[in-house]
Amino acid sequence: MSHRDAGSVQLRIGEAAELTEVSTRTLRWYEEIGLLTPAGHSAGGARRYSEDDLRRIVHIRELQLLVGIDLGGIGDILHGEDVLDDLGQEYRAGADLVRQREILLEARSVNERLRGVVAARQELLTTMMHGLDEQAARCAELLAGLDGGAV
Amino acid sequence: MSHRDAGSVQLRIGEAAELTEVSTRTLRWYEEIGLLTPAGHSAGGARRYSEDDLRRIVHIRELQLLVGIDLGGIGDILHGEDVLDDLGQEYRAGADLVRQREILLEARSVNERLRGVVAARQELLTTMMHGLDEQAARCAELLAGLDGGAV
DNA sequence: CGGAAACCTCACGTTGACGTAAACTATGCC
DNA sequence: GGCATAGTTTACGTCAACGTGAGGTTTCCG
Repeated sequence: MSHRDAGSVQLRIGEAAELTEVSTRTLRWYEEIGLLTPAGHSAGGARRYSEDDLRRIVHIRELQLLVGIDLGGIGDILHGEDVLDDLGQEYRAGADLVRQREILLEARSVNERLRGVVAARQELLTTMMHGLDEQAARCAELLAGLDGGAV
Repeated sequence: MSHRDAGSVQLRIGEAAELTEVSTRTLRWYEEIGLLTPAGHSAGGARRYSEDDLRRIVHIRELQLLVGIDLGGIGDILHGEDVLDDLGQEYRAGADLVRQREILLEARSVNERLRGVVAARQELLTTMMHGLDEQAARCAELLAGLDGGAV
């Protein structure tokens, strides 16, 4: 009983929502489309979120808002990551090796696709930043001309 | 007659759409919300797009898909850039200096805001890429274990 | 100088990602 | 054990950013 935060923090949906700065509706929506299943439930059926869940929520938001992937694509990515994590766990348990290899290859291809997307984003952001630098320079130049040159 | 591509290419909306890989509906939509007014019109009223227009379309798409700004925010940014370009043109014509300064300051603030957004995106993409690197490393390690260690 | 292909303007439909209201139930503290 | 607070499902509403006809005009090529 050490590989998963089994008996650790069990947050209610409102707490999880506040900590991750999303709405409760959004958390239920993520669950509805299969992105995030809360770690557990109370006796009465209320959702209970773990710290892992919180990290996953933040991760989802990053992919969505920063990388600009839609929730469907995020589902694919998370699935690849889940597979990788599970393999890490099952590794010592020596499951079907052929299957393990198969899954690892798929996870690697998902990883490579995502790296490609992120790399492209980085590149374009860099060129865009250069453009902004030039614009700022022109702006400063014109301002200096107004202040100094024509008093 | 040298500062603007006045008599240059005059593309029809379908051509502009194909070259920039957006739909004609999207181009009309950008016009409707004030993001992009085509350089001219035919006698019968059909839109004619210039090369500058094409560049602007690509720019809009970059801001939208890569930086993740909504079309309203893109309007603000483009306005700032337009103002800066216009000032560059009118600079020698010596317009109202006070007004020029006012406009320049606003353009600079828009520029700074955008730089902040882009910088934040860059930073988070970098950390995300690090995570992907680690994941890829783990993946490669496990694969090596499968291939080499257990034959 | 036809006529097909591309364009025009409405105007309603769609999709993703939630917001919001209703009607009911569970939780947790005094 | 009551009761305010927070949770539950169900279902309709919303907003941006277009998609998709309908019905009519323009362009352009043979």
